[in-house]
Amino acid sequence: MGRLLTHLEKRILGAIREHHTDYSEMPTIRQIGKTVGVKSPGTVGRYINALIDKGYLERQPRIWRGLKLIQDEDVTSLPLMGRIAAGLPIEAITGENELNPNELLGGSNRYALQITGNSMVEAGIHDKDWVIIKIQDYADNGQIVVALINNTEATLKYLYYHPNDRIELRPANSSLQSMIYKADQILIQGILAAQMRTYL
Amino acid sequence: MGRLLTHLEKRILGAIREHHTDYSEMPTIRQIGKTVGVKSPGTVGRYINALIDKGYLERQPRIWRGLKLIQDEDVTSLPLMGRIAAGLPIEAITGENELNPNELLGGSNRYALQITGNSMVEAGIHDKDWVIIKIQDYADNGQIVVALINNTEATLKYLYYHPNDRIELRPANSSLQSMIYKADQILIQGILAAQMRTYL
DNA sequence: TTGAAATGTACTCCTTATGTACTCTAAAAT
DNA sequence: ATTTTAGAGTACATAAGGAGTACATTTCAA
Repeated sequence: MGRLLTHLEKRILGAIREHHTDYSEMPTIRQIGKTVGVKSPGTVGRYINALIDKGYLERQPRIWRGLKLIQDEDVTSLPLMGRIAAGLPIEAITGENELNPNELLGGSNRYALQITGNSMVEAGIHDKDWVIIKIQDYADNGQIVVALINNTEATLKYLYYHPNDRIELRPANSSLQSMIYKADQILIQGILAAQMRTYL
Repeated sequence: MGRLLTHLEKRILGAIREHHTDYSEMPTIRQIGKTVGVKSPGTVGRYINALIDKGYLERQPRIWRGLKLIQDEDVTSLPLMGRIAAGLPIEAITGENELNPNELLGGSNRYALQITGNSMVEAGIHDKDWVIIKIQDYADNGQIVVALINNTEATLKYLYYHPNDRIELRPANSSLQSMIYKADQILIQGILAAQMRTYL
């Protein structure tokens, strides 16, 4: 399982899954071809075979709509129930129905840090929270970045560019003050991609 | 691993990682060349070979988009770099060196909700944040719960027990007031297990 | 029950995209 | 002077994407 799929294989598998959830029955080969834009049933059949070989599908020979989805138990996704508000009922979310933390958090050029201190508390980033940092050496004005100061200190702050090659690192805590540096004192190590906190 | 990379090798590796996180598939050699500004596929291929030699990549011969980034075979876990604070260097974490979002967020009988409104903002739970709810019908004093009021309205609040079968649902927003209910008006649907927010 | 339409499946033939190995040039570093 | 890095360009085998046809079976309505 988990073998890699080509573009069309992914699209075909997606079309099958979508059809299955929408109509609670499997699509025919020609229906699949129509939704992915392939006119020849033979071509679709070839991709079905590839997906069967790779373990994503099973076939019930000769039965119409006889495909069976092998579901890789995706422990990594959570059912998405809806939105919740103060004093309002849960509103169902249409369209998506799953939240995949890995899509939001994961990626190969990312790493995690644990926050200590309260300098970003007014941005909702608290002591002991986790932050996911995307590695890159540039940032836009106003983004939250991991900045290395004078090659010695690393810190998580809002970044603002000022005239004359000045860079401001601004905390999100009204009891702390911004620091202004020369551009060559600051090295951007990454930008804030996500934040998370656990309670249990 | 860890051997020195040249400037272009770094850029190519970065481009591959970025493409992988953005599109959740590997780029083709010509796509890589386009993003780093190298016109010849052969040249890109030579750098790919160098990166493979130095242990940053693996190849599945002849397969399109068949490159593999090594060191993240477990896509679900993030490298854990350390702790970060205001004005202090990153402190290395000893012992653990990986953060697995699934262990923290996943698990059975959990689901996700998206927050609307600011009633819990002082607990660091902002509008549009995601929360992970663990399904259970009881809670301890002071926990944050999803409560169903009069079988009609669901809300996320601090829960406090009071004498005479009274239950307080307290927001984390000083401009809002607690509400007091009789115990039989409140049904606990779950407790807050985790919170997360994305920035990109 | 029966017959037409729909379907799965196996073929063949074709085009395009891609990985990869080459050669060649030139500037920079050692 | 030699090696390393950076780059262009070409060539070729093949993986991937696609069309079309044929035909035995399965469905399903008349």
